[in-house]
Amino acid sequence: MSEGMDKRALSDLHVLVEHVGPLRAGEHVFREGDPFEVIAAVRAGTVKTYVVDPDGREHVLGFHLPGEVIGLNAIDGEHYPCNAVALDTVMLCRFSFPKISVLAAKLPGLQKHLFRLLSRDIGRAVMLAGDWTADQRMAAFLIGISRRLAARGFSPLRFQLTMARTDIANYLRLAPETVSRVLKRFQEDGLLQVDRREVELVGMVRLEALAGAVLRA
Amino acid sequence: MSEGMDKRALSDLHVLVEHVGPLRAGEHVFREGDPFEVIAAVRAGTVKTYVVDPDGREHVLGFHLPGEVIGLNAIDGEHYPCNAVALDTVMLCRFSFPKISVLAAKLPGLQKHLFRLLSRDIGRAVMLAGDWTADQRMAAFLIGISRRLAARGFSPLRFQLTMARTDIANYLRLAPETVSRVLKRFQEDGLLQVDRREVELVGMVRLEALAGAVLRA
DNA sequence: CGACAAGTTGAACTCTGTCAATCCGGGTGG
DNA sequence: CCACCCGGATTGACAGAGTTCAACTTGTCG
Repeated sequence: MSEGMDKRALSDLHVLVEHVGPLRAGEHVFREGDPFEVIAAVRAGTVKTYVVDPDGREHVLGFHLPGEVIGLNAIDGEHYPCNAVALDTVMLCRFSFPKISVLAAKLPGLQKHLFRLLSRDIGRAVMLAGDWTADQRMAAFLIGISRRLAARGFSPLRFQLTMARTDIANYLRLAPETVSRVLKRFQEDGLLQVDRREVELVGMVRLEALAGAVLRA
Repeated sequence: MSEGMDKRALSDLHVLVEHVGPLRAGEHVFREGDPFEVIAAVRAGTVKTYVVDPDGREHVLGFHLPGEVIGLNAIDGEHYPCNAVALDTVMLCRFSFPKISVLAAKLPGLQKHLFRLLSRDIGRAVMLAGDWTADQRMAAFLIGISRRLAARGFSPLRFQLTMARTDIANYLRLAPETVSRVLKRFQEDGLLQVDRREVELVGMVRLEALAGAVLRA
């Protein structure tokens, strides 16, 4: 495959991008059951994905930071398998999926990249599977966000928790009260400073030690 | 695609099957890191798959009964990602994976079947992800085995637990003591009879009610 | 018979969830 | 400008499920 072909394919890609936003907190990007047409990359803000089970309980699947892609888990179906909602002011790029997939067939690099994005989501599910303590879960959660922000050029030490405590609790499978208490204790132990939704990680070494087993699994 | 082609492909399949066994309890089918060459179908006995984490702790991934396939989760790599060991006397069929995958390209039915086998394993992981009680986990575990045995023509009501209590506990993320106590209580409550590794499910209705939420998830 | 591994039992303890009360900040409306 | 609300967050008291540790039993196999 020639260099030139890659370049032409990439310019094709550029054409089929649609910029969307800003979305306000609470607005949905897509809802469960919507026909699967596009995948979207978050450019700014945070998107929460979740499902509602038969008993009406919400289950948070994940949080998507700038630079991350949502909608990929619809890849094997005709409909989105979950809801995606903006947690704050969100900017998106939407990619027509049919066009992307045609392109992926021509561009092995893109294909590989899509698979990597998929497997990343799966890997994140591992954290929830293990029987980790509340401390380990919270530490892994914070370190995860920190690293993802760092990868996009944001400060890995000081950032906003854009999601509600109840969302964090739901995602980590803890009670909201436990989230509160763990954060408080982390602060008392000098692992971090927290004020409302603003956090500053102070004891990265100890935090990573706590999260270590979770992240390695 | 013609009928004739399917038939020829199936006869190809027959040629590349290699019967293996019997393996004794404790003998490995493959080990983590071994080059991925074959997938295997269990013909008789039980195979346990597991990994050993950096701290030396064993994690049981699953139990594979007659009629079930092992090695599929190596599909995206060059090496097996886990160990597989016989729990009792085991008979296997081994399939060369390179040959299988060539064949799968020709046979859409086979391709689809492989995907279904894969997604079944993923679905099973769901049970471990949720924060279910020990009772729910145990009930779901027993019902799961019962159904899988039934699908292969074995008795769904009376069967052997071929794995040790510690393996069950490890798999369900419980302490071995808890497994003992739950089984004892299930017996006292008339849900089952258990003697050593022999179980008889008596209260299927109530067992399924317990497992319901887990199995539906 | 004796030794060893697997399993069971009991008791204490720990973690986390639940419930209820309270706090806090941001809007709103008077 | 201030009093009032309201939802999210925090805090405390408590209970329950499950783990841990240690002792004990049982079965198996040499």
